Amino acid sequence: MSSSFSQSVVSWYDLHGRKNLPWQGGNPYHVWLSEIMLQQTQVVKVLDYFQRFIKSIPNLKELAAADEQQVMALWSGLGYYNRARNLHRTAQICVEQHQGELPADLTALMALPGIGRSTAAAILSLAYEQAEPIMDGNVKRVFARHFLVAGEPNKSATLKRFWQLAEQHRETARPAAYTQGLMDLGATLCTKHKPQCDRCPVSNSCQALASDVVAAYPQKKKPVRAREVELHCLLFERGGQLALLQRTSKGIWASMWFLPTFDSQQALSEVTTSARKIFTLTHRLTHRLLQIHVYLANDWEVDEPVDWVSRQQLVKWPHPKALNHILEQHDNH
DNA sequence: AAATCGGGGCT
DNA sequence: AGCCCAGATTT
Repeated sequence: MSSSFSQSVVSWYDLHGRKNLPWQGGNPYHVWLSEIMLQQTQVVKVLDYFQRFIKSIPNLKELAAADEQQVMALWSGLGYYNRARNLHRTAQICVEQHQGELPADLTALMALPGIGRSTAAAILSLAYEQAEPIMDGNVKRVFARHFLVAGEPNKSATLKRFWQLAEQHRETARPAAYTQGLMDLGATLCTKHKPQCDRCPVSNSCQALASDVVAAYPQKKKPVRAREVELHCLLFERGGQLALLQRTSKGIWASMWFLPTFDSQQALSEVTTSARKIFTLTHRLTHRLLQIHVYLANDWEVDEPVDWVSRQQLVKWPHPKALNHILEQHDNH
């Protein structure tokens, strides 16, 4: 039984929702890939990456068989690189355990790496028309206002309340239209700034609007101080080619190619005697403020596998944006 | 329950 | 300079 809230959202979606996003159409592979790319990443940013990805790797079985480096390269610049590794692993698990398909089951989906409850529900509702509720930033904002949910959105108590409300307002008749409509509502009308309540299909039952406190919901999360980290990087070129090392599978820039990096200048001095600092640049990540000290050297005692890469080849070596920034800075010197 | 994982676009 | 974004995972 669907609620009147959900039915109003569906009716609004039919008139005003987004229907031309490239991952719409119910293809489970497309839905899944887009959901992973869209985790903490804006739609406009994802559009190009999505098109490039499905053009290069058009289905789940080809993804399972693809080279991890190719997958990582297609992800270069999107951030949160563990998403790409998990995507690849999940494709392989689906081939081994689920007949090459994404399972149409909440528990089975959530058991796959990189798929939590919300992404699993998005796949189930958008691709398989199952009435599973999602819970992303848009939905949290709509719910916080409409149902007057206080507390910081990502606190466990607040999250629990959001999910409870979501379960109470499932849409059984048209799950895909409801899921998409709820997100579209948050993205186009129930926006953070200047929400257009006069056009909202559920404004008559919105508790925040009734109390004229829409702007105060959802509650702001307290800002977290980014910790400062110093990195000492070696810019080592030989015959027009740059030395790159692959980073570990954990931590910042997981599995990406980057300059040889050391925790201290002393550690750097143990592999080269000629290192000379040429500049320092700051690079901001969400929870880190990186001070990247860049050095040039004539000698280098290498004890790890190095790839020598020309500037033209660099696009094929999955690397974070920070590497581009360093090279631009170097060119300007 | 809190910390950890990027990067960009907006104000 | 914050703030936020179609969150998941680890500690």
